[in-house]
Amino acid sequence: MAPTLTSRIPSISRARRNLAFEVVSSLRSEIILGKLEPGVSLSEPVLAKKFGFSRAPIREALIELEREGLVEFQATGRTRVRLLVESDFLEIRDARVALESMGARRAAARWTTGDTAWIEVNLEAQANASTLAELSRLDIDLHEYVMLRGDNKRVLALWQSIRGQFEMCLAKLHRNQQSLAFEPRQITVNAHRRLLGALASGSPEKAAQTMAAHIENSMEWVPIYNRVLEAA
Amino acid sequence: MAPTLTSRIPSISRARRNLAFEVVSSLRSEIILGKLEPGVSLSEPVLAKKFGFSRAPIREALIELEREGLVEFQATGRTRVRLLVESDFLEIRDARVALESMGARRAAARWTTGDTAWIEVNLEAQANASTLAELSRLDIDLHEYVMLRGDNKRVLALWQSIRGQFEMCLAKLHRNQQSLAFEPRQITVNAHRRLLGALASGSPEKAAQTMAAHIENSMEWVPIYNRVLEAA
DNA sequence: AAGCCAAAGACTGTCGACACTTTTGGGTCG
DNA sequence: CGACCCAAAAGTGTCGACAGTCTTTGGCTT
Repeated sequence: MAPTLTSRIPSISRARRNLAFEVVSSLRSEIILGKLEPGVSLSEPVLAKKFGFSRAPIREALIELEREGLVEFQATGRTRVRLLVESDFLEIRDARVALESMGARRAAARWTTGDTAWIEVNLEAQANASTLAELSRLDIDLHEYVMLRGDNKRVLALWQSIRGQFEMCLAKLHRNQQSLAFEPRQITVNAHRRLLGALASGSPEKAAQTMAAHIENSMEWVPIYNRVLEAA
Repeated sequence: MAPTLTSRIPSISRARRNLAFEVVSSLRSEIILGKLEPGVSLSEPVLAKKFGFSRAPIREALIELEREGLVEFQATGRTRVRLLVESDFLEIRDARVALESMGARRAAARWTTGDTAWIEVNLEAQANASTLAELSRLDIDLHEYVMLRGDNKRVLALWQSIRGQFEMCLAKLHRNQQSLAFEPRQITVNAHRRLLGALASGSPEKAAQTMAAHIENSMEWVPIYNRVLEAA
């Protein structure tokens, strides 16, 4: 049984549970999963008809998605699904390193045996994951758990605001994964076990450095893989 | 002559130059400068009358200000100017450490003599600053310059999204600064000169660590000062 | 005089409409 | 056949309106 986290709560709707919240949730997952391909135009009237709402909540939702980096506003005002290229992956990687190192540093200072137990359950599920999608969901859950335990609402919110872009990148890679043969489960579990050791070591500095190295390692293949994609 | 930076461009309006942009700019500075006190209710109809616009651009502006942490949405849907307390300062400090360490790390890897010259001009202006407001504007300009030179749009955007909260904190402290007697100009300039040395040293790691230490030092007095304020 | 309830006022969430701008598609001309 | 131009279609930015809900005020009761 995989542990579950509190569901994602975009900051726009932390207090406002309006129709925009529903639109954001729906469009976000469609974009991440590639059902809406990069470059596709998102017109407000069309989306309004699709969801059965007026343009107002749609408009708010698009602003939130732009904030999350999943769509981009063009100079003309039109909105398109964003295309992430290699330089974007590298930017996202460094942003993650910055935020998650701090998250791990703070989490390590507050770490309990209960936290270790939570991670152990997650790693058990990772070891038994049957699909790449499931594995990466557990991976992200683990990282979010560390950020939550970091107990800094701002750092957490910043991380959540780029999380979608990272998920979009992961999902895109998974969709073309057939050609690459490697065993990600054991690699991922081993890396996370080292991370757990650092978090539970009582040394915030060690936890921060281990997290930074883990993210850099885990995203090291991205540029290589991206070049393969572009060549194809 | 103090060097100037490209003006602030909130991400909501990176492409959209609408009325909301104007409202955000105006309200942001009013909140930061304390003309709108924490806790004050911001009703859309009242603001619409004040600016002479309809509620639509006002509403977008409030969403952006919430994103920047300057206002907060309540459970009822009302919007109030946010009150920052000591725990907020500490959160902002750690968020800055995370983002600016990364910014400095990347900037150091790209540092040129032209960058050093830019900083020197800024420091000269800092040394001659006649008001605390001017000093802190130059301070923030310097930090933004490093973030710009870090050349990572995402890290920069994340930093800009919490910048307003930091400015709000600074301005509030300055307004009550009369009671504290110390010479901030020389302290600030000296600290930044050490930072410059690290940035120009060619060692990204050293730059990152120096930036982290600088931010922690420069915000060390915040909790103490805050307690003084609360006791008064 | 203090407390409580009801009515009035105010605010949010949402909607449809309109003007202006951009895009598109067809037709014309070189 | 391709480049160009113009009209129609579509989209954004903005506005005013309305229903439902929360807040405040004013009067009434104890």
